[in-house]
Amino acid sequence: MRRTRGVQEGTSVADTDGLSDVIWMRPQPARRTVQPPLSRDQITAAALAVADAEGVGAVTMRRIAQHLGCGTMSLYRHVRNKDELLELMVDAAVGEEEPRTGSPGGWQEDLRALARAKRAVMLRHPWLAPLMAGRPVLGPHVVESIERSLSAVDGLGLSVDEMVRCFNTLNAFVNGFVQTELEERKWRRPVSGDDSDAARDTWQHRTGPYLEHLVDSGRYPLFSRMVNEAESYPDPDEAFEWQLQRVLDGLATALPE
Amino acid sequence: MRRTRGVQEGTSVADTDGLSDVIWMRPQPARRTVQPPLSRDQITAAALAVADAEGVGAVTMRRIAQHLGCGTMSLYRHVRNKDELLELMVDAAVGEEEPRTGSPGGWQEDLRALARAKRAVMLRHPWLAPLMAGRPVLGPHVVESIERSLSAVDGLGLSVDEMVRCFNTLNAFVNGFVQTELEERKWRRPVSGDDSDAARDTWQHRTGPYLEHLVDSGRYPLFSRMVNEAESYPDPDEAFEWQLQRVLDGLATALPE
DNA sequence: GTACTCACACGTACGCTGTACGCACCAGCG
DNA sequence: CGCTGGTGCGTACAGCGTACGTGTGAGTAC
Repeated sequence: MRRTRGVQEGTSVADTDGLSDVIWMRPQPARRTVQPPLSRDQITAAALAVADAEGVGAVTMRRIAQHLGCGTMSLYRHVRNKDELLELMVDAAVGEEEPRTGSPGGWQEDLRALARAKRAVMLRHPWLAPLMAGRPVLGPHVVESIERSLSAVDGLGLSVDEMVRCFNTLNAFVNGFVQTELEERKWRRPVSGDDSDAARDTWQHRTGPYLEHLVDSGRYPLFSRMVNEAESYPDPDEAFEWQLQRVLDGLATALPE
Repeated sequence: MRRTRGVQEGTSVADTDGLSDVIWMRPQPARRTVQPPLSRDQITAAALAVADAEGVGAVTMRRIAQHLGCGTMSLYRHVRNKDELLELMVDAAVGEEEPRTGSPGGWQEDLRALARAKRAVMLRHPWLAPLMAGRPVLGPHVVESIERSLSAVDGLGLSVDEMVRCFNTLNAFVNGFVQTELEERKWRRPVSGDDSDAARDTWQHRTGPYLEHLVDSGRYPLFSRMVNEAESYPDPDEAFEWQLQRVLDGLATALPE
């Protein structure tokens, strides 16, 4: 995947014996061949691939350029700065949502499907939720997603403000839920390399004594019960569905039908 | 506030004429006087102050050390790394919550008070929500907060798992809501310096044409209505209360009484 | 064919970050 | 007095985002 964009070294004009490189004491400037021109989409795709494979911490202008086989600064022809690239990543990821709406179940089933789709994408790209937090993104895919959500509660006689509130409620819940879910997952599995040896040491074992200390202090009885009885971790899907249903129930109290 | 920790320059042994500094061509090593010893709490407080005053982006080991009047690397005696410091900041901020629970309104009023307290803290420290996202923090104050939330739904005959689910639902909503609220606030006001000139240019004016383009495309009718009719922005407090009530209603469908 | 122009790729360099390492110093103790 | 362990902190380094300027190739006008 690397160096596929055809930047090869040396051999410019009149280099018949390969000595010119040595004489000039430094590598020739890379031959400027006809590059398959860079595009914003390519860059975004590369950033997405790097983030998925090595975590969002590995998303570096240099790393992405290397992934594309181009110079670091070439990226800046197509992207204002790194922050814009991150926004593009968010929008691209949101574009992967595959909601199955329009079912005969009415607005509840539609909102449920949208929530599930959102969660699925955020779980597939664990970096998405943190990136969205505190970054107002309004890319086309995000707008499309908003439009879908709004249309799920359209035609119920609600004002736009009310529709937006419903959307915001559900949205806030899904974002918050998945964030917590990802946090929990992070200290169950260690980082991303899943060495079962290093896995143990990362959190459960490191935090174990501290947790025991908190429990033994007796000042947090309910927290302690939570820690002790949550030994066999509950199914996150089930938890999501239950909590999602509560939110939908809550919306139902303010919606007709 | 700077240089108060008493590290003064020069004047070590036998420096009667002030020339030794010049002769040695570089500043004397700072006099090692009896320092009021650094503590984790001091460091955390300094980091909090810097984050509040200049944004989380200004939270730098060097910047904090400067704020404390100590050397950068001194911090590492008390803090494993920057990430641990951020965790300490989160825990300290959560410790500022001032919930008024135990009111006669039952679990609904208690949960409402907890949610309001949480939101208040996150609004007071705009960096808190982003920092919490994707970072499992289990400091004493956080545990205390969890304990409070759990105790609000204690004694209703719920299993621990059910209690945790209720807590998680509310928590997810509050976190998600405040994050969106902060994002919106971010592109209404520009950054933090509130120059009314620069303020206009930052988002509303920069994104204006783009928004118009989206609206004019006609592909997002509901989104367009949202943009157009939300001219006079709604009261976020009111929105929070309404949405919070929906979530509480939803929980009520699964809780007795 | 030649000369000019322009878009774009990219090398270099700078200021900043987190932090590993090791030295300098001080309190307490023999 | 000498030793020792804890701690402050200066130096150094790798890596970051990115401003700036330079060089190349394609396209166009003549």
